[in-house]
Amino acid sequence: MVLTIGEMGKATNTKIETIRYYERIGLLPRPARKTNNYRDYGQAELGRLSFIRRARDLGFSLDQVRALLGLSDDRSCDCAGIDRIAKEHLQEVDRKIADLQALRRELKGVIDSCDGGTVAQCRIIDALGPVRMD
Amino acid sequence: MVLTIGEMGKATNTKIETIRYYERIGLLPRPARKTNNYRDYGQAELGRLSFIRRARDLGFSLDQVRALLGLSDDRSCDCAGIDRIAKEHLQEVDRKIADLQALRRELKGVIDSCDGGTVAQCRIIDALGPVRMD
DNA sequence: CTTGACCCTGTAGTTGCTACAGGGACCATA
DNA sequence: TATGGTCCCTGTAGCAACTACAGGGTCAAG
Repeated sequence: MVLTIGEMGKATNTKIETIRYYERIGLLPRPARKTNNYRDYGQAELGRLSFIRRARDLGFSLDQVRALLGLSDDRSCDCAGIDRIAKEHLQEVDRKIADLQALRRELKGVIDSCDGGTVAQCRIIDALGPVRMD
Repeated sequence: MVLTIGEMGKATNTKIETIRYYERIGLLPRPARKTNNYRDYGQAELGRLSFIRRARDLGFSLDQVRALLGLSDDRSCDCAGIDRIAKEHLQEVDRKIADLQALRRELKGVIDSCDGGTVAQCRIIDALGPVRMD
């Protein structure tokens, strides 16, 4: 035995039911079974599950996660398609990084003004405010 | 009139139904109504909605968004509470930035190897792989 | 005065989990 | 060897966060 479903869950902070759900919808492969019918996972599945969970945590939908996993799974070297998908996701990733950095600045501001005991006007909403169209 | 619900939706890439949903659960205030009963929004609501949408896109739950908005709404200067919440979110934001930067590197790698036409092994999964516990 | 694009209030459906219910497997120990 | 605790199994039903649609009113343009 390498990994039980419970160990997978602990390692990736995922509920057992969620892992079975990912299997049902085809995001995780059906694992080998032990003689007692328990699921039997290896390091590859652990990596895949970790990727899914962290990508989900970053706000990607399951369909987007499927596409990202496809980049990894695809052995056909359909470079045009892969390139397009990767570039779309790269754009989105860059946007998210910028948003998070803006949010980070504002959180820092809140924390610093709290430390100083000042009644600073909180501008946290402005960090992720609407795009100005002058 | 300042903004209709449809204009709010376009400006923040949000479905009209979703805006009404946020109002129903109390994330957005009940806006003023015009004589014809149409919702009538101002810049403040637009900013708030933009914040909600972008925070959601970054993987924060509605409850977390509520807490972040609370940092902005709170005029009580309960600095201890605000400080704690802000610090928790700052930690999470930093983790997400790190994950996105790792994912970014791997996407760049995929794109570059596609450009070069090489059949590079795709390690995109490894970017968000499990935490090593040697 | 009608046609199309908006808005209104419902309610029901979808996605992505999450929580049981009901049952079997395994293992320590009394 | 029996009994308790902790795992695992397959369902199915519920919850969060939307999303779509039905049935209807508003309004500017032609």
